[in-house]
Order: sequence, then C-alpha cells, then structure tokens
Amino acid sequence: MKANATHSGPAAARNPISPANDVLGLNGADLVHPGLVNHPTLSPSIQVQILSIVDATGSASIGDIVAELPGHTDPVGAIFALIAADVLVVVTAGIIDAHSIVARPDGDPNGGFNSEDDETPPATSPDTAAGSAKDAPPIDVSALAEASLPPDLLLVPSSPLKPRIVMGPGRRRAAFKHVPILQQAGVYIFLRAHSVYVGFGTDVGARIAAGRQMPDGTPNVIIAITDMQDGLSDEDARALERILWSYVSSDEDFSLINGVPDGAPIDPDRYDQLALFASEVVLALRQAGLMFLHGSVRERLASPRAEPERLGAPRRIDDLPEGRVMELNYCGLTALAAERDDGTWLLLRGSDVRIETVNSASASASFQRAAWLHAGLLEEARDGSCYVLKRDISFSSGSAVGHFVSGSRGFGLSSWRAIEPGDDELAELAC
DNA sequence: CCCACATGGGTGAATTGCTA
DNA sequence: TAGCAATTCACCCATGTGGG
Repeated sequence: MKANATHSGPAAARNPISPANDVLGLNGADLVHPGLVNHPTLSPSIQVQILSIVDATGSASIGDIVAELPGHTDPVGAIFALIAADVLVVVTAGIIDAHSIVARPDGDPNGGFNSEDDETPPATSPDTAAGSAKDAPPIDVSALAEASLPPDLLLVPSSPLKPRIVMGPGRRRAAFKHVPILQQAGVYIFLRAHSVYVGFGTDVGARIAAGRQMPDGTPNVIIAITDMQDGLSDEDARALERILWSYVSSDEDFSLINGVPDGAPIDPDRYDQLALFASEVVLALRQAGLMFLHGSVRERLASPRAEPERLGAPRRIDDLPEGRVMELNYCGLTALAAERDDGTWLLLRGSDVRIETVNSASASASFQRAAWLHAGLLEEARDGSCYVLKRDISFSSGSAVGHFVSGSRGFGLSSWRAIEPGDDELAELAC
C-alpha cells in the first residue's frame, strides 16, 4: 500500500554520519563557509532552497519541504541536519511526522545565520506543494521520527491517514473535477433534503463531476473526502466507502439512496485505520453542522456494530433459533445456521469461522472478517485455530453463509446438511 | 431518461492437491 | 492410484454505472 511505502530512511538512521550523530560535520569534513551547515545530505543550494521554502510563509511542514525537493535522496535528513544545527526548529508538539511544522528559531528570519544569498524564488503555497506530492519520494515518517529519538526509545506506529474534506453546493459539481487535491482515490457524499448517497472514486473529483448518482436532479451539498497525503489506495477507498456508508446508515436525519457498497478485501489492521479515518470525517461533519447531529459525540464516533438488518436478536446459547438448523463441516471446522422461511439464513453464535480467505473468495469474505473483528462480533478462538462468532448474524442465502465462514466459494448451499439439534449440538457451540 | 455494459453474488461443475 | 477435500471456473442473474 502506498501509505506503507518505505525508502532509505531507516538506513540513514543507522548511518554513523546521519544527522543525529554528525550534525556539525565533526567527522572530518571542512566547514566551507561559517554560514553553511556541513552535512552529506546538504549542498549549499539545498540549504538555501529549504530555508527559502520556510521563509516564504514563516514556516513549512516537513511534507511540504520534501515535496519541493523531488530529486533529493534524503530530504528529511537534510531538514534534520538544519534542525540539529539550530538553523531550524520544530514548532509543533508531539511525534515528528510529515505534518510537523518547522520554522526559524524565535521567528528570526535569519535564524542566527546570515542568509544574504537567500534569493531563490519564493516557495509555492502549501496547496500547490501538496498537489505535487505525488512526484516526490515517499515520506517514511516513522524513520524520520525515529531518527530524532534518543537510543532505546522506539516509535509506536500510528495510522498515517488524515482526512481532507472539501464541500460545495451541488450546482458547482463540475468544479470538483478541477481540484488537484481531489484527483486521487477517495469517497464522497451527496446530500439532497433527507436523502444521502455515499460513493467512491479512484479519481474522486472526476467521479463527482461525471456521475448521475442522485435520481432526482442534482444534490444540494457535495462533500469530497480524500487523505491529506494521498494515502488511500483504490481498494482502501472501496472499503472506506462501505465503512462510511455504515456510519451514515445510523444518521436518522438521512435515508440512504444506495444499498450496501461492495467494499474490498482488506486486512483487519487497515480496516481499523479506515474506521478511525471515517470517525474523524464524522466528527468534522458534525462540527460543521452538516450530518451526524443526533445523540452524543461518543455515540456518533462509534460506528454501528453491524450494517442494518445483519445482527440477530440476542439469544441464549441453548435456545433454539427460529427455522431449520443446518450444519456445515469444512476445513476441520464446524458452523451451524438456521434456514428461515423467508429464505434468509442466520449464522449461529459459537460457529467457527476460518481465519484465512482464499484468493478467489469475494471481497465480502475478507471485508466482513475485518469489520466484525473490529466490532467484536468475531473473536479469535482460545487455541488460535479459527475465529468464533459471538452473535447471530443474518445472511441472504446458505451459499453466502458457507462462503463467509469458509472464506472460499467452495462451500455453497449443497454443503449444508440438516441436523436435529439436540442439547449436545448446541452445547458443542457453547464450548 | 433510457439502454447497454460491467461487476459481483449465488450456484454447481470441473479441476487441483493431498493422503492413505 | 483411489478417494476425499479444497479451490477455481463458468454460468446466470440482479444491480449499478456511464454514455448517448
């Protein structure tokens, strides 16, 4: 995934002449000029370039500076060489990442150095810098932060995702196509009276401009959501669409026009990051007075436990469910489900769910594992051999249930066999 | 607004792989 | 090699998307 791309940062951190260890060029290099910081990553022109980016507005984010130095192999190392030499300081608190802001010490434009030759053209605005971020080398924020930590202190990785939300009136739909920061994977929301549509696009700006998703004319409000660092892959955006759809389904002010999106195959850790991303979106839209206005903030930030109509009513483990009880044995695991009169199936709590999904399985098999692990509806079995379902969950068919529990298309309707559920059958599930 | 097309779920058949 | 389990494939259908 793009967000996890690596580059040479870790190597630089261990390098004996990395910024942390040789900030003043004590390894024998000469000081060519007292106003120049001597460091392998810093040529005089790079130093001047970085400082002019900072001076253009008085400060700059590390990500912006990196974006302005597309040809540089270690732009972050260069920035930290200047920080270590007290030419720049980090003015934001907390963990160093691409959003951290650097400036001259005490607001001094010269930062204690004479920058008389600081005459390079002014840096571009942060917006254009972000627009060119795609061409810059990927930023390894964890390597960047670890380079600044004392020995034995480790950085705990956190989600690199941060939403950027652009909104506008529906009549300006076409304008979304021309916004550089929307020419990337993302999701969008259309509002019209009490109707809402949640969609995704691999180029979300173009998707908004071209689509005909609202059946009754144009939407009143369009909301476009991308990641600050273009960190969403196409599959992330598909999964995020389904996660956000689920959040929106709990907003009683609106009814959804579209059905459950397909989602995408996703691993549980990435799902958790996308769910956090979605809750940041929810908070922003609530604070903007647009959506998610009912109930407490805490209530709104916790996504619904499952999509509408999926969760079965609470049931004691030894109570018989409504319908005909069926059993599926697969891959050494067992699942029980109840086939109901309306054709839907209820997968019973306590059923085994295989941890892996095969390549040919549908996106839902992987997505639902991640979603229900996130919600606590699936838990890993004590011996780690499989997941165990904690609540009854509804499916559209026996084939769908078999597909989900086995993580493979091979276990369809014909794989199930009816059983007479005695106490021992249900007791088995209770274990 | 209509229609053609793409996509994905549901299903059973075919194929592959493992083990006794 | 036979038998079984696991996986993939092919088909049909419903739904959503995008172009005219």
